Amino acid sequence: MQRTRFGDMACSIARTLDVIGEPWSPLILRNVFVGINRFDQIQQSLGISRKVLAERLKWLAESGIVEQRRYSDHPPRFEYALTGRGLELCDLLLVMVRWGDRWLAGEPGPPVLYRHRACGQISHVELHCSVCDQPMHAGDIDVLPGPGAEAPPPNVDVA
Amino acid sequence: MQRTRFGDMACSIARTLDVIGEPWSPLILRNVFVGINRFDQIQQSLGISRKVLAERLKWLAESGIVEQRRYSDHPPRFEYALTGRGLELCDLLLVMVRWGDRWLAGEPGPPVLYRHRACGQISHVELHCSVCDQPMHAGDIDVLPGPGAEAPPPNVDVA
DNA sequence: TAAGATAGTTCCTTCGGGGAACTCACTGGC
DNA sequence: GCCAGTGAGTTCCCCGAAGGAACTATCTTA
Repeated sequence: MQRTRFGDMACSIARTLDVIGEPWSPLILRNVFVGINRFDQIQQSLGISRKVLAERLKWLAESGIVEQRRYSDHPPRFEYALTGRGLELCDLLLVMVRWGDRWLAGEPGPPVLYRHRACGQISHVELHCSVCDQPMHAGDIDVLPGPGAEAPPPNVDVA
Repeated sequence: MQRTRFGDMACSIARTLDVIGEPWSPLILRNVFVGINRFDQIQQSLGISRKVLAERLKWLAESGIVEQRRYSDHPPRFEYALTGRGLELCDLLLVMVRWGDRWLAGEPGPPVLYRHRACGQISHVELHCSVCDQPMHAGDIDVLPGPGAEAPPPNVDVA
């Protein structure tokens, strides 16, 4: 966890970073997404310190990204599952994958492929405008102040 | 900078995190994107430590995300500009904004609005499939091993 | 000549990550 | 009954990275 908290800034990037900006968090999210969702599985898969993993899972649970589910009672055993907003956050991972595939995969090509269930094809994500449906990229936009500009940090309900 | 480097993992998420996963990096990118692109401007705007800012800018330049441009010769003065891949990386910021606006903006609403130049409307990004053009989200995909799976880390040319 | 702007660098302190060992609760095998 | 094994963490120590303030260097303007 970085020393300076970002959650109080009037910036949705900073607030999002406050939730998953710490080292390891996006990789933990990725693992839960693909079904590696128990403590020891995640730990071994990533090679992360158990201490840091415990901290991150706690924070992701408090932030409403994952939830702990008990799959055995008598030896109490847990697994982690994505919430709705957690699954939406995985969209962010798809965009990271796209950029990494394009610029960092090099000669061997992408390590992982994604098949879109709707069409059955191997593909990747593209960004479109929610209004006109045309492609929309960072270079195609103007930035304007919104209603929440300079507002005090909202009290977000996690549930 | 986190202690464990992610760049060697066979995972485009980890590799992307290696470039902009450190605390502050996405916010620095955001500032350069909106035109806050000189050292002192960025430092004051973010309240970041000058030491950390210098380290991050150096790393982002080495990674080919930004480039240092001299805008005055006699007192040597520099500003930072996005490269092509840097601008593409800003697409990631748009998705972070979308998620943060949706889940963390609360009552005051989004702090910043984005106008799509092509249609002139305030909008946000949506993810579509590059093949069939239909919406594509994390819940709509299957994950398959790709050609670069388990490959040694590629030697990426930064230029 | 002094003040101001720009772009860093250096130094010190403190906090967070890494890693290994330890705990605790239960289970299944002999 | 006893012992090893599993799952899910917790505790401990060390070291490196973040914060923050002060310092440097160069040139311009008053």
